[in-house]
Amino acid sequence: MQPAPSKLKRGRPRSAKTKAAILEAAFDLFRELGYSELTIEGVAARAQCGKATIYRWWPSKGSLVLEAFLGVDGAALPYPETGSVREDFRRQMQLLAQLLQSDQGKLLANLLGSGQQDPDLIHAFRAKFLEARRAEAARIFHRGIRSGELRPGLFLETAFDALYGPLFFRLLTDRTRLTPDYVDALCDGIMTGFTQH
Amino acid sequence: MQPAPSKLKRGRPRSAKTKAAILEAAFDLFRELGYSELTIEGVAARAQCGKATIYRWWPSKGSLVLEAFLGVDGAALPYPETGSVREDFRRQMQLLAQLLQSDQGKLLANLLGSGQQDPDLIHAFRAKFLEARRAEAARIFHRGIRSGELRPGLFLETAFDALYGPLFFRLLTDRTRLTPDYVDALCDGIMTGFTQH
Amino acid sequence: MQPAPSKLKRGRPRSAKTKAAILEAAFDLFRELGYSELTIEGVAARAQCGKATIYRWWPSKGSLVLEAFLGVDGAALPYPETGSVREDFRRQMQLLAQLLQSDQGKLLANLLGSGQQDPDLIHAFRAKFLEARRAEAARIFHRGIRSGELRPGLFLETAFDALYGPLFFRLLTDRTRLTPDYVDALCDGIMTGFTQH
Amino acid sequence: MQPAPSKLKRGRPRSAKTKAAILEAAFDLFRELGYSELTIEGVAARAQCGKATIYRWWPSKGSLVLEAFLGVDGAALPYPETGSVREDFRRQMQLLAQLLQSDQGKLLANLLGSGQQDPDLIHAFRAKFLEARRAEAARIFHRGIRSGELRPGLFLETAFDALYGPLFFRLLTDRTRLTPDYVDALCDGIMTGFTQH
DNA sequence: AGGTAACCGAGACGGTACGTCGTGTCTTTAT
DNA sequence: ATAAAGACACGACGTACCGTCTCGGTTACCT
Repeated sequence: MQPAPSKLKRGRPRSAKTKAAILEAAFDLFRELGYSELTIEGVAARAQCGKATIYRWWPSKGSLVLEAFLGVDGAALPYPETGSVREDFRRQMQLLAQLLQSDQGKLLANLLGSGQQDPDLIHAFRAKFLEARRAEAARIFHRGIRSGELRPGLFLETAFDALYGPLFFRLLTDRTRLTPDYVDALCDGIMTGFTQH
Repeated sequence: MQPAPSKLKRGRPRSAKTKAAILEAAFDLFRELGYSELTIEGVAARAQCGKATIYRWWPSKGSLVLEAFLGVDGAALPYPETGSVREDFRRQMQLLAQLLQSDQGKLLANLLGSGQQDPDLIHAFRAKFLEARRAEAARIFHRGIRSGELRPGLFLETAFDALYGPLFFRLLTDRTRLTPDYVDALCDGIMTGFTQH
Repeated sequence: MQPAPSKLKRGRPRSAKTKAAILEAAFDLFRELGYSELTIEGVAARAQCGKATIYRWWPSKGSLVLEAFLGVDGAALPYPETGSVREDFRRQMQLLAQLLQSDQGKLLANLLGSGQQDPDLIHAFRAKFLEARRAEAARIFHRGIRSGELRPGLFLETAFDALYGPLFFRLLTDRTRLTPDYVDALCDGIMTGFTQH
Repeated sequence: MQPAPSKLKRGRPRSAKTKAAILEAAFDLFRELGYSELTIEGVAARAQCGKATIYRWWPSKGSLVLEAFLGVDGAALPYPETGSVREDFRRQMQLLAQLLQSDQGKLLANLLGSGQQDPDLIHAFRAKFLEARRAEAARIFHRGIRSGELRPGLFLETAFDALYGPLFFRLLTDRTRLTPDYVDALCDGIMTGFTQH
């Protein structure tokens, strides 16, 4: 009772070496030129492969660049555990702000911006990058609610956006002013609220 | 006592009709095609003008589209005054969310995204669009602080970002889910804060 | 009493079915598209075979198409025998003109034209097609000389060209005007000569 | 009562320098590589112009190459006048045979061959090259008929083909054997006719 | 009134990249 | 060994825009 092989593999198999060369070339060119200046032609030239090979495996420039980017930088930022959830978030936001101010931040901004013209790209960005961050944050939120440090009525979704939204907003509008002081003030403000009580 | 003309104007003056035709064509094509699919060639064809005329007056595609966009949509959203600053913000955020979900929101997202490749564009966006919003909000914040409704130690800058950031973040990553409920939850969360007190 | 194999044949023998499928596909595509639009890729697809199989057995596109063409159309035009050599040639030229005006004529023109870029092809065309015609004609010429109908000093080579040359010239430059009247006038003119005597 | 200018010339006029550079590059590459190996890409590169400039002015590779070829080699072969029309033709055919055996003959064969795939090309070849030859020959034929040297019932069209056809036939099938002896024998045979009289 | 300077439309120009197609070769599994 | 399948590097295709550059022609100011 063996299951029939789900797919008959015929023909020459895909070259792993070529795939790697393409992704590396795409990543390098993205870093050097930015998304809009990167061309398939250029990637093919640097990877020493034919253009058709790229078009065969990636439907769009966006999907190629995203895969190249996440393949290298998909690693999560590790949430620290200090005992205080408030402090955990503060530290996490500082780490994130640091990332966003680095060259990788510029790439992220580029990617997110380019996604506005490319539904595939923004969808992939959400699925592969943001969902991972959201899941990490959700664990901490739950811990904070269980420990009584956070309000029980808190909506995870809005809370996540309240933390990440301002950072990405700055990333896109004023990248240079994502300072540690700003991040501290932001966390404080959001945790405490704006109103008197 | 007329002021002397600051600059000697010789030659044929710029054609106001042509300028208007170009801006209108740019706006229409931006709406129809999005930023990246819009071409100078296309604008010139629709405006029935030469390409050189466009290049003479606008240094880049971004500056042209931004001028076309703000010339039509630069109008501010009027902050309501209900007595309660908290309520004022809630209503204002709802108005903004409504705007961002409309076609104009898509254009704004497009513009903000394109700015990631074009420093001129993002700078102009900040100066001409965001600063106006920031100034509007600042007035309300000050009113709330004076009235005692808001905490006196609040940083205007971070407070503004805490409100606008999540909305723009959503705009760029998940435009369809900018619902009124979401906005209410967001305002509540930010005004009250996340921690127990 | 099997004859001993003249050569040790190891491995899978060449598939006759595949060979036939390739030649048929080549002939059909040649007829449908002409020589230059015919591609090895297309032949392989229609014959349901791998491209390498074609490259293995035919050195060039020309050799493949010629084999496909002559395999189907190699049959000779039968010279009639009316008693008058002059009449024999007239009828023969009419038959040839009829052939050249048909679809096969187009293929011949195509083949002859393509040969200008492909020495192998033109050589094969001469050897497999023209030589057969030349031999047929030579028999009639000899008969005409023996019977006294033709001049004895006649050069076979030039005589053949004088008859076939104009027809092929027309084929290549003005295929539609290869009418029976033209052929009659041509034969008359050549047989009689242009000068007064 | 001046006639209105037939066409209003607007926009930048066509660059004569570029046109010349393209035709020269095309001619050189045609000579170096032959018709089928010549590419528009290559012509553009050698002429230091954009591909679009070529496509703007020539509808096909064939029309470009023909113009390049005839622009250089369109010059007629001067029919000599010896008093004897028969001798005139003999000399003319010798000149033509000489031309066809040269490099230019190869180009002509190439052009005529390529025309079998390209109706535009063959049409242009007929109109620009053959018609000129036909007109030249017609003058001599008429002279010969008037002088009584040629038969009065002679059809110009078939007579022309009877002379040129064999030469072009040889050109395409056996270029190397277009010897002076062959040409003499051909002229003799055609002038005298094949039959006894 | 005439000169002159900047404007304007049209559109040709040298380029770059697009996405597709076909080349001839190579690598796999299957016969 | 031969075959089908199909991936591969390569190169040309014909198109679309880029930003620049002539052209002929049009205002409006300044002698």
